[in-house]
Amino acid sequence: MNIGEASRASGVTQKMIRYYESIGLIAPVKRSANSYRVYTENDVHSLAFIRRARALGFSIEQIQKLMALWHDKGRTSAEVKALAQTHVAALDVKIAEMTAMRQTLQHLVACCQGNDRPDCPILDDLAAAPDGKTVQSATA
Amino acid sequence: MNIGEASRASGVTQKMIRYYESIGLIAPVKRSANSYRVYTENDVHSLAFIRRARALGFSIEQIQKLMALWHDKGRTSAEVKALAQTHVAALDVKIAEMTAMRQTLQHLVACCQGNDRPDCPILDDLAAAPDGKTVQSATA
DNA sequence: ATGGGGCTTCCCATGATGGGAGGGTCAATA
DNA sequence: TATTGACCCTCCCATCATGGGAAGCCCCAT
Repeated sequence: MNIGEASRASGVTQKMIRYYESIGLIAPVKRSANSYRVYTENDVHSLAFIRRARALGFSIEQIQKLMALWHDKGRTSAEVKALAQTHVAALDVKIAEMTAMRQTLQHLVACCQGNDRPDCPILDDLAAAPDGKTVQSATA
Repeated sequence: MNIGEASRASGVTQKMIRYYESIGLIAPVKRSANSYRVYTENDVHSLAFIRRARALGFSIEQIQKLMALWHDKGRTSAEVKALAQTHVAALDVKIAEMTAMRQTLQHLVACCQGNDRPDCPILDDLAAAPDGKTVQSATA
């Protein structure tokens, strides 16, 4: 099948398919006489694998490792699990960062009257003297 | 003061200070005879404002608006609050996305034996038949 | 005058993705 | 058969905020 059909079947855009090929995430597929890329069901399967891994937030680099493990019959599930756990930990860090931001900001929002007057604790905090602690706590 | 001192005083890297100037987030500062940038306490204050806003996850574009409001004596706190609330909502969306990823992945991790055998529910899920629902639920 | 540190500009890279131009190909239809 | 519309190709550029580094000027202290 051509790239359009492979895209529809896998849920990966044509742009992405070509990109994945260019960076070596997937091997270059065969070309027909007109130089069109030709995909097999197997290729579509791999693309869908990538799409699902991306949906879980894995980076391309991690997906490269996941696919290697996937194709490695001699793999151990411990290897896969370790990779996944690393990613869970990274997600935890990011979630914690964003949650801290959200909390700090939400607190400021709650303190803000939101009326026609210019007084605003949000701006006050952002413009705070160097010793202010509110925002720093969100970053630390 | 020169850019190095301004950087130390504001907590914004020299690279970033020049970048902020280049994109118009801050106005170009005066130059000394040797074409060195010269900063005032006021400039440092603005840079620290930007740093704090970035630490709360505001985009450059949003910070541009925040600074305009900051300098606008005729602003209403309602405007600032609205901007902040928009950002809180965006954070909520991202946190929810990542939390969903984390949960799906953590579930798979918990199902994985993590031993010397190759059987792995994590890979099984990623390679799932097109009707599989696990990952889709993390994206939806 | 020499060395080291600070400043300048300019270019490139990141990660994953989208947009678009410019051009070739194919299949169906008028 | 000629045209049209859908498909495909490659190549370049843009995003967003940031870092790295090169090449070169400037200043101060030794």
